[in-house]
Amino acid sequence: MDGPSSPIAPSGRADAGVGTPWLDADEQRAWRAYVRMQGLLAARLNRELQLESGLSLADYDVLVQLTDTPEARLRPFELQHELQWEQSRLSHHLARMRRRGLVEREECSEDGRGAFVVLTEKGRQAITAAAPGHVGVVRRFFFDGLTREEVAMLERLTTRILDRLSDADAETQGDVG
Amino acid sequence: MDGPSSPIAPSGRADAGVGTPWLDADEQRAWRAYVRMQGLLAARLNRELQLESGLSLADYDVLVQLTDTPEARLRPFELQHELQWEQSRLSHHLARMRRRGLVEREECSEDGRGAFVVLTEKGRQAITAAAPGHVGVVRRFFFDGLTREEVAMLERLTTRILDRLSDADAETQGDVG
DNA sequence: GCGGAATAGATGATGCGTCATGTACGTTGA
DNA sequence: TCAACGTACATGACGCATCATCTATTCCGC
Repeated sequence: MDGPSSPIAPSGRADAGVGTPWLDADEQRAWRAYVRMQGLLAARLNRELQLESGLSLADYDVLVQLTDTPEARLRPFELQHELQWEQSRLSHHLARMRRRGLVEREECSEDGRGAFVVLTEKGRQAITAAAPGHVGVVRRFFFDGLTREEVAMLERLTTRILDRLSDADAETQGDVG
Repeated sequence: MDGPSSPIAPSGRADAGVGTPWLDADEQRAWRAYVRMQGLLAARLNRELQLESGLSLADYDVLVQLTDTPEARLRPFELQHELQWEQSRLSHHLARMRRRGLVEREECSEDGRGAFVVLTEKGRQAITAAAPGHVGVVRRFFFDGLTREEVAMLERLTTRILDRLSDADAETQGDVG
Protein backbone atom coordinates (compact mmCIF):
# COMPACT_ATOMS: atom_id res chain seq x y z
CA MET A 1 0.00 0.00 0.00
CA ASP A 2 2.37 2.62 -1.06
CA GLY A 3 2.67 4.43 -4.33
CA PRO A 4 4.63 5.34 -7.37
CA SER A 5 7.85 7.20 -7.07
CA SER A 6 8.13 10.76 -5.91
CA PRO A 7 10.64 13.18 -7.30
CA ILE A 8 10.98 11.16 -10.47
CA ALA A 9 14.48 12.15 -11.59
CA PRO A 10 17.70 12.38 -9.61
CA SER A 11 19.77 15.53 -9.20
CA GLY A 12 17.23 18.06 -10.28
CA ARG A 13 16.90 16.83 -13.82
CA ALA A 14 13.97 18.50 -15.47
CA ASP A 15 13.29 19.62 -18.97
CA ALA A 16 16.46 18.27 -20.50
CA GLY A 17 17.13 17.96 -24.19
CA VAL A 18 15.24 15.87 -26.68
CA GLY A 19 15.90 12.15 -26.57
CA THR A 20 15.79 11.89 -22.81
CA PRO A 21 12.21 11.82 -21.67
CA TRP A 22 12.48 13.89 -18.51
CA LEU A 23 9.49 15.63 -17.08
CA ASP A 24 9.21 19.38 -17.17
CA ALA A 25 8.67 21.43 -14.02
CA ASP A 26 4.86 21.38 -14.20
CA GLU A 27 4.81 17.66 -14.69
CA GLN A 28 7.26 17.13 -11.86
CA ARG A 29 5.10 19.08 -9.45
CA ALA A 30 1.94 17.36 -10.57
CA TRP A 31 3.54 13.94 -10.30
CA ARG A 32 4.93 14.56 -6.86
CA ALA A 33 1.61 15.84 -5.63
CA TYR A 34 -0.27 12.93 -7.13
CA VAL A 35 2.08 10.34 -5.75
CA ARG A 36 2.12 11.77 -2.28
CA MET A 37 -1.62 12.24 -2.26
CA GLN A 38 -2.42 8.70 -3.27
CA GLY A 39 0.07 7.28 -0.82
CA LEU A 40 -1.29 9.21 2.13
CA LEU A 41 -4.89 8.72 1.08
CA ALA A 42 -4.52 4.97 0.74
CA ALA A 43 -2.70 4.76 4.06
CA ARG A 44 -5.38 6.80 5.77
CA LEU A 45 -8.27 4.80 4.31
CA ASN A 46 -6.61 1.57 5.22
CA ARG A 47 -5.88 2.62 8.74
CA GLU A 48 -9.34 3.98 9.49
CA LEU A 49 -11.01 0.94 8.01
CA GLN A 50 -8.74 -1.38 9.93
CA LEU A 51 -9.32 0.40 13.21
CA GLU A 52 -13.06 0.67 12.90
CA SER A 53 -13.89 -2.70 11.47
CA GLY A 54 -10.84 -4.93 11.43
CA LEU A 55 -11.02 -5.14 7.66
CA SER A 56 -8.35 -4.18 5.16
CA LEU A 57 -9.21 -2.39 1.95
CA ALA A 58 -8.58 -5.64 0.15
CA ASP A 59 -11.05 -7.46 2.39
CA TYR A 60 -13.54 -4.68 1.80
CA ASP A 61 -13.28 -4.96 -1.97
CA VAL A 62 -13.77 -8.70 -1.95
CA LEU A 63 -16.75 -8.46 0.36
CA VAL A 64 -18.39 -5.73 -1.69
CA GLN A 65 -18.12 -7.83 -4.82
CA LEU A 66 -19.73 -10.74 -3.05
CA THR A 67 -22.60 -8.72 -1.64
CA ASP A 68 -23.20 -7.24 -5.07
CA THR A 69 -24.00 -10.67 -6.41
CA PRO A 70 -27.41 -12.33 -6.01
CA GLU A 71 -26.34 -15.51 -4.27
CA ALA A 72 -23.40 -13.82 -2.54
CA ARG A 73 -21.04 -16.25 -4.18
CA LEU A 74 -18.62 -16.01 -7.05
CA ARG A 75 -16.04 -18.09 -8.81
CA PRO A 76 -12.55 -16.88 -7.95
CA PHE A 77 -11.79 -16.08 -11.58
CA GLU A 78 -14.85 -13.83 -11.73
CA LEU A 79 -13.68 -12.05 -8.62
CA GLN A 80 -10.27 -11.77 -10.19
CA HIS A 81 -11.70 -10.12 -13.25
CA GLU A 82 -13.76 -7.68 -11.24
CA LEU A 83 -10.95 -6.66 -8.97
CA GLN A 84 -8.16 -6.83 -11.53
CA TRP A 85 -5.96 -8.63 -9.07
CA GLU A 86 -3.22 -11.07 -9.80
CA GLN A 87 -4.41 -14.62 -9.51
CA SER A 88 -2.09 -15.64 -6.73
CA ARG A 89 -2.84 -12.53 -4.74
CA LEU A 90 -6.50 -13.43 -4.84
CA SER A 91 -5.83 -17.02 -3.95
CA HIS A 92 -3.72 -16.10 -0.95
CA HIS A 93 -6.14 -13.46 0.14
CA LEU A 94 -9.14 -15.74 -0.05
CA ALA A 95 -7.26 -18.30 2.01
CA ARG A 96 -6.70 -15.73 4.73
CA MET A 97 -10.27 -14.53 4.61
CA ARG A 98 -11.44 -18.11 4.86
CA ARG A 99 -9.31 -18.62 7.96
CA ARG A 100 -10.94 -15.58 9.49
CA GLY A 101 -14.40 -16.88 8.66
CA LEU A 102 -15.33 -14.06 6.29
CA VAL A 103 -15.88 -16.36 3.33
CA GLU A 104 -16.29 -20.05 2.70
CA ARG A 105 -15.27 -22.36 -0.04
CA GLU A 106 -17.81 -24.42 -1.91
CA GLU A 107 -17.12 -27.08 -4.51
CA CYS A 108 -18.21 -26.41 -8.05
CA SER A 109 -20.10 -29.20 -9.74
CA GLU A 110 -19.99 -27.71 -13.22
CA ASP A 111 -16.23 -27.35 -13.30
CA GLY A 112 -14.13 -29.82 -11.41
CA ARG A 113 -11.15 -27.47 -11.27
CA GLY A 114 -13.02 -24.60 -9.78
CA ALA A 115 -14.82 -23.55 -6.67
CA PHE A 116 -17.13 -20.93 -5.33
CA VAL A 117 -16.31 -18.28 -2.79
CA VAL A 118 -19.31 -17.78 -0.57
CA LEU A 119 -19.99 -14.89 1.77
CA THR A 120 -20.55 -16.04 5.34
CA GLU A 121 -22.89 -14.40 7.79
CA LYS A 122 -19.89 -13.05 9.61
CA GLY A 123 -18.61 -11.61 6.36
CA ARG A 124 -21.90 -9.94 5.65
CA GLN A 125 -22.05 -8.42 9.08
CA ALA A 126 -18.49 -7.17 8.74
CA ILE A 127 -19.08 -5.37 5.46
CA THR A 128 -22.43 -4.02 6.59
CA ALA A 129 -20.86 -2.58 9.68
CA ALA A 130 -17.84 -1.21 7.87
CA ALA A 131 -19.41 0.40 4.82
CA PRO A 132 -20.93 3.63 6.20
CA GLY A 133 -17.78 4.61 8.03
CA HIS A 134 -15.57 3.82 5.10
CA VAL A 135 -17.69 5.75 2.65
CA GLY A 136 -17.70 8.61 5.11
CA VAL A 137 -13.94 8.70 5.20
CA VAL A 138 -13.74 8.67 1.42
CA ARG A 139 -16.20 11.51 1.28
CA ARG A 140 -14.51 13.53 3.97
CA PHE A 141 -11.00 13.31 2.63
CA PHE A 142 -11.67 13.11 -1.06
CA PHE A 143 -14.99 14.25 -2.46
CA ASP A 144 -15.64 17.04 0.00
CA GLY A 145 -12.51 18.68 -1.36
CA LEU A 146 -13.60 18.54 -4.99
CA THR A 147 -16.12 20.37 -7.15
CA ARG A 148 -18.47 18.41 -9.37
CA GLU A 149 -16.52 19.58 -12.41
CA GLU A 150 -13.36 18.27 -10.87
CA VAL A 151 -14.99 14.95 -10.14
CA ALA A 152 -16.15 14.72 -13.73
CA MET A 153 -12.75 15.65 -15.08
CA LEU A 154 -11.08 13.21 -12.74
CA GLU A 155 -13.20 10.41 -14.06
CA ARG A 156 -12.46 11.25 -17.69
CA LEU A 157 -8.79 11.59 -16.98
CA THR A 158 -8.37 8.41 -14.97
CA THR A 159 -10.45 6.45 -17.45
CA ARG A 160 -8.16 7.57 -20.23
CA ILE A 161 -5.07 6.49 -18.34
CA LEU A 162 -6.78 3.22 -17.56
CA ASP A 163 -7.33 2.63 -21.26
CA ARG A 164 -3.67 3.25 -21.98
CA LEU A 165 -2.72 0.71 -19.36
CA SER A 166 -5.15 -1.85 -20.73
CA ASP A 167 -3.97 -1.26 -24.28
CA ALA A 168 -0.40 -1.90 -23.23
CA ASP A 169 -1.47 -5.13 -21.58
CA ALA A 170 -3.30 -6.22 -24.71
CA GLU A 171 -0.25 -5.50 -26.85
CA THR A 172 2.05 -7.47 -24.61
CA GLN A 173 -0.39 -10.37 -24.65
CA GLY A 174 -1.61 -10.50 -28.20
CA ASP A 175 1.65 -9.51 -29.88
CA VAL A 176 0.16 -6.64 -31.83
CA GLY A 177 2.53 -3.93 -33.03
CA MET B 1 1.07 -1.86 -3.69
CA ASP B 2 -2.56 -1.90 -4.15
CA GLY B 3 -5.08 0.78 -3.67
CA PRO B 4 -8.15 2.09 -2.01
CA SER B 5 -11.38 0.22 -2.33
CA SER B 6 -13.32 -0.10 -5.52
CA PRO B 7 -17.08 -0.12 -5.61
CA ILE B 8 -17.27 1.63 -2.27
CA ALA B 9 -20.68 0.50 -1.08
CA PRO B 10 -22.23 -2.94 -1.06
CA SER B 11 -25.43 -3.91 -2.85
CA GLY B 12 -25.71 -0.99 -5.20
CA ARG B 13 -26.13 1.62 -2.53
CA ALA B 14 -25.86 5.03 -4.06
CA ASP B 15 -27.50 8.32 -3.30
CA ALA B 16 -29.39 7.22 -0.24
CA GLY B 17 -31.11 9.56 2.17
CA VAL B 18 -29.50 12.23 4.27
CA GLY B 19 -27.54 11.03 7.27
CA THR B 20 -25.84 8.18 5.46
CA PRO B 21 -22.97 9.58 3.49
CA TRP B 22 -23.17 7.38 0.39
CA LEU B 23 -21.66 8.47 -2.86
CA ASP B 24 -23.85 9.43 -5.78
CA ALA B 25 -23.51 7.78 -9.17
CA ASP B 26 -20.97 10.26 -10.55
CA GLU B 27 -18.82 9.96 -7.49
CA GLN B 28 -19.03 6.19 -7.57
CA ARG B 29 -17.82 6.06 -11.16
CA ALA B 30 -15.05 8.55 -10.52
CA TRP B 31 -13.91 6.70 -7.44
CA ARG B 32 -13.89 3.34 -9.13
CA ALA B 33 -11.93 4.72 -12.05
CA TYR B 34 -9.45 6.47 -9.80
CA VAL B 35 -8.89 3.46 -7.60
CA ARG B 36 -8.43 1.08 -10.46
CA MET B 37 -6.18 3.47 -12.30
CA GLN B 38 -3.87 4.05 -9.39
CA GLY B 39 -3.68 0.36 -8.62
CA LEU B 40 -2.79 -0.65 -12.12
CA LEU B 41 -0.46 2.28 -12.65
CA ALA B 42 1.47 1.59 -9.49
CA ALA B 43 1.69 -2.09 -10.30
CA ARG B 44 2.90 -1.35 -13.80
CA LEU B 45 5.52 1.17 -12.68
CA ASN B 46 6.76 -1.18 -10.03
CA ARG B 47 7.00 -4.11 -12.36
CA GLU B 48 8.79 -2.27 -15.14
CA LEU B 49 11.24 -0.69 -12.74
CA GLN B 50 11.90 -4.01 -11.07
CA LEU B 51 12.46 -5.81 -14.35
CA GLU B 52 14.71 -3.20 -15.89
CA SER B 53 16.79 -2.24 -12.92
CA GLY B 54 16.10 -4.52 -9.99
CA LEU B 55 14.87 -1.58 -7.95
CA SER B 56 11.48 -1.13 -6.35
CA LEU B 57 9.69 2.20 -6.38
CA ALA B 58 10.57 2.55 -2.74
CA ASP B 59 14.26 2.01 -3.51
CA TYR B 60 13.98 4.53 -6.30
CA ASP B 61 12.51 7.19 -4.04
CA VAL B 62 15.17 6.76 -1.41
CA LEU B 63 17.95 6.87 -3.97
CA VAL B 64 16.55 9.97 -5.64
CA GLN B 65 16.46 11.80 -2.32
CA LEU B 66 20.04 10.87 -1.66
CA THR B 67 21.30 11.93 -5.08
CA ASP B 68 19.44 15.22 -4.67
CA THR B 69 21.58 16.05 -1.69
CA PRO B 70 25.11 17.55 -2.01
CA GLU B 71 27.01 14.95 -0.04
CA ALA B 72 24.66 12.14 -1.06
CA ARG B 73 23.92 11.46 2.57
CA LEU B 74 21.02 12.22 4.83
CA ARG B 75 19.82 11.58 8.34
CA PRO B 76 17.05 9.00 8.39
CA PHE B 77 14.63 11.48 9.94
CA GLU B 78 15.26 13.91 7.08
CA LEU B 79 14.57 11.15 4.60
CA GLN B 80 11.46 10.32 6.55
CA HIS B 81 10.22 13.85 6.31
CA GLU B 82 10.89 14.06 2.59
CA LEU B 83 9.24 10.78 1.77
CA GLN B 84 6.44 10.99 4.32
CA TRP B 85 7.02 7.41 5.31
CA GLU B 86 6.39 5.82 8.63
CA GLN B 87 9.51 5.64 10.68
CA SER B 88 9.66 1.89 10.96
CA ARG B 89 9.04 1.43 7.27
CA LEU B 90 12.04 3.59 6.55
CA SER B 91 14.16 1.80 9.08
CA HIS B 92 13.30 -1.61 7.67
CA HIS B 93 13.76 -0.44 4.14
CA LEU B 94 17.14 1.11 4.79
CA ALA B 95 18.22 -2.13 6.43
CA ARG B 96 17.29 -4.04 3.29
CA MET B 97 18.96 -1.53 1.02
CA ARG B 98 22.08 -1.71 3.15
CA ARG B 99 22.14 -5.49 2.78
CA ARG B 100 21.98 -5.07 -0.96
CA GLY B 101 24.80 -2.55 -0.93
CA LEU B 102 22.78 0.38 -2.22
CA VAL B 103 23.42 2.54 0.84
CA GLU B 104 25.75 2.54 3.79
CA ARG B 105 25.41 3.57 7.36
CA GLU B 106 27.69 6.17 8.89
CA GLU B 107 27.84 7.20 12.52
CA CYS B 108 26.80 10.70 13.41
CA SER B 109 29.16 12.61 15.64
CA GLU B 110 26.81 15.51 16.37
CA ASP B 111 24.00 13.32 17.64
CA GLY B 112 24.85 10.07 19.33
CA ARG B 113 21.43 8.59 18.66
CA GLY B 114 21.47 9.19 14.98
CA ALA B 115 23.25 8.12 11.86
CA PHE B 116 23.72 9.03 8.25
CA VAL B 117 22.51 7.11 5.28
CA VAL B 118 25.10 7.36 2.56
CA LEU B 119 24.68 6.55 -1.10
CA THR B 120 27.17 3.94 -2.29
CA GLU B 121 28.70 3.83 -5.72
CA LYS B 122 26.54 0.85 -6.50
CA GLY B 123 23.50 2.81 -5.42
CA ARG B 124 24.44 5.72 -7.63
CA GLN B 125 24.93 3.47 -10.60
CA ALA B 126 21.61 1.79 -9.96
CA ILE B 127 19.62 5.00 -9.86
CA THR B 128 21.50 6.47 -12.80
CA ALA B 129 20.75 3.42 -14.87
CA ALA B 130 17.15 3.21 -13.78
CA ALA B 131 16.01 6.82 -14.05
CA PRO B 132 15.58 7.33 -17.81
CA GLY B 133 13.56 4.18 -18.26
CA HIS B 134 11.39 4.89 -15.26
CA VAL B 135 10.66 8.45 -16.29
CA GLY B 136 9.87 7.13 -19.74
CA VAL B 137 7.31 4.74 -18.35
CA VAL B 138 5.70 7.49 -16.31
CA ARG B 139 5.53 9.68 -19.37
CA ARG B 140 4.20 6.96 -21.62
CA PHE B 141 1.45 5.77 -19.35
CA PHE B 142 0.55 8.95 -17.58
CA PHE B 143 1.55 12.30 -19.03
CA ASP B 144 1.22 11.36 -22.67
CA GLY B 145 -2.46 10.78 -21.97
CA LEU B 146 -3.05 14.19 -20.43
CA THR B 147 -3.33 17.74 -21.70
CA ARG B 148 -1.41 20.51 -20.01
CA GLU B 149 -4.64 21.84 -18.55
CA GLU B 150 -5.37 18.46 -17.09
CA VAL B 151 -1.91 18.27 -15.60
CA ALA B 152 -2.42 21.68 -14.02
CA MET B 153 -5.82 20.77 -12.69
CA LEU B 154 -4.52 17.49 -11.39
CA GLU B 155 -1.86 19.28 -9.42
CA ARG B 156 -4.33 21.73 -7.89
CA LEU B 157 -6.72 18.98 -7.05
CA THR B 158 -4.24 16.58 -5.52
CA THR B 159 -2.60 19.38 -3.58
CA ARG B 160 -5.95 20.29 -2.09
CA ILE B 161 -6.63 16.72 -1.01
CA LEU B 162 -3.15 16.56 0.39
CA ASP B 163 -3.86 19.61 2.52
CA ARG B 164 -7.01 18.01 3.86
CA LEU B 165 -5.05 14.94 4.83
CA SER B 166 -2.38 16.99 6.53
CA ASP B 167 -4.97 19.07 8.37
CA ALA B 168 -6.57 15.93 9.72
CA ASP B 169 -3.18 14.73 10.91
CA ALA B 170 -2.55 18.03 12.62
CA GLU B 171 -5.91 17.90 14.38
CA THR B 172 -5.35 14.38 15.61
CA GLN B 173 -1.93 15.38 16.89
CA GLY B 174 -2.48 18.80 18.34
CA ASP B 175 -5.94 18.17 19.76
CA VAL B 176 -7.60 21.03 17.93
CA GLY B 177 -11.06 20.69 16.62
C1' DG C 1 -10.56 -41.50 -27.44
C1' DC C 2 -6.09 -39.27 -27.01
C1' DG C 3 -2.40 -36.07 -26.64
C1' DG C 4 -1.40 -31.31 -26.12
C1' DA C 5 -2.76 -26.91 -24.86
C1' DA C 6 -5.30 -23.85 -22.16
C1' DT C 7 -7.75 -22.85 -17.75
C1' DA C 8 -8.79 -22.82 -12.54
C1' DG C 9 -6.71 -22.62 -8.65
C1' DA C 10 -3.10 -23.59 -4.73
C1' DT C 11 1.43 -23.09 -2.65
C1' DG C 12 6.23 -21.79 -0.95
C1' DA C 13 9.68 -18.33 -0.88
C1' DT C 14 10.70 -13.76 -0.38
C1' DG C 15 10.41 -8.79 -0.03
C1' DC C 16 7.47 -5.12 1.81
C1' DG C 17 4.54 -2.25 5.32
C1' DT C 18 2.62 -1.71 9.84
C1' DC C 19 2.04 -2.15 14.68
C1' DA C 20 3.82 -2.50 19.11
C1' DT C 21 7.67 -2.16 21.59
C1' DG C 22 12.50 -1.46 22.94
C1' DT C 23 16.86 1.16 23.52
C1' DA C 24 19.91 4.81 23.61
C1' DC C 25 20.72 9.46 23.62
C1' DG C 26 19.44 14.42 24.20
C1' DT C 27 16.88 18.24 26.48
C1' DT C 28 14.65 20.68 29.92
C1' DG C 29 13.39 22.38 34.21
C1' DA C 30 13.10 22.29 39.20
C1' DT D 1 22.25 17.31 38.69
C1' DC D 2 19.07 14.38 37.94
C1' DA D 3 14.53 12.86 36.87
C1' DA D 4 11.12 13.21 33.39
C1' DC D 5 10.23 13.61 28.93
C1' DG D 6 11.03 13.77 24.05
C1' DT D 7 13.67 12.27 19.91
C1' DA D 8 16.29 9.00 16.70
C1' DC D 9 16.33 4.72 15.36
C1' DA D 10 15.99 -0.62 15.56
C1' DT D 11 13.50 -4.93 15.90
C1' DG D 12 10.10 -8.90 15.97
C1' DA D 13 5.78 -10.41 14.58
C1' DC D 14 2.45 -10.57 11.30
C1' DG D 15 -0.43 -9.70 7.26
C1' DC D 16 0.03 -8.62 2.44
C1' DA D 17 1.74 -8.86 -2.76
C1' DT D 18 4.47 -11.02 -6.14
C1' DC D 19 7.05 -14.53 -8.58
C1' DA D 20 7.81 -19.07 -9.89
C1' DT D 21 6.04 -23.28 -9.92
C1' DC D 22 2.76 -27.03 -9.29
C1' DT D 23 -1.67 -29.87 -9.74
C1' DA D 24 -6.00 -30.94 -11.54
C1' DT D 25 -9.34 -30.47 -14.89
C1' DT D 26 -11.36 -29.13 -19.30
C1' DC D 27 -11.13 -28.13 -24.18
C1' DC D 28 -9.86 -29.01 -28.88
C1' DG D 29 -8.02 -31.02 -32.95
C1' DC D 30 -7.22 -35.09 -34.95
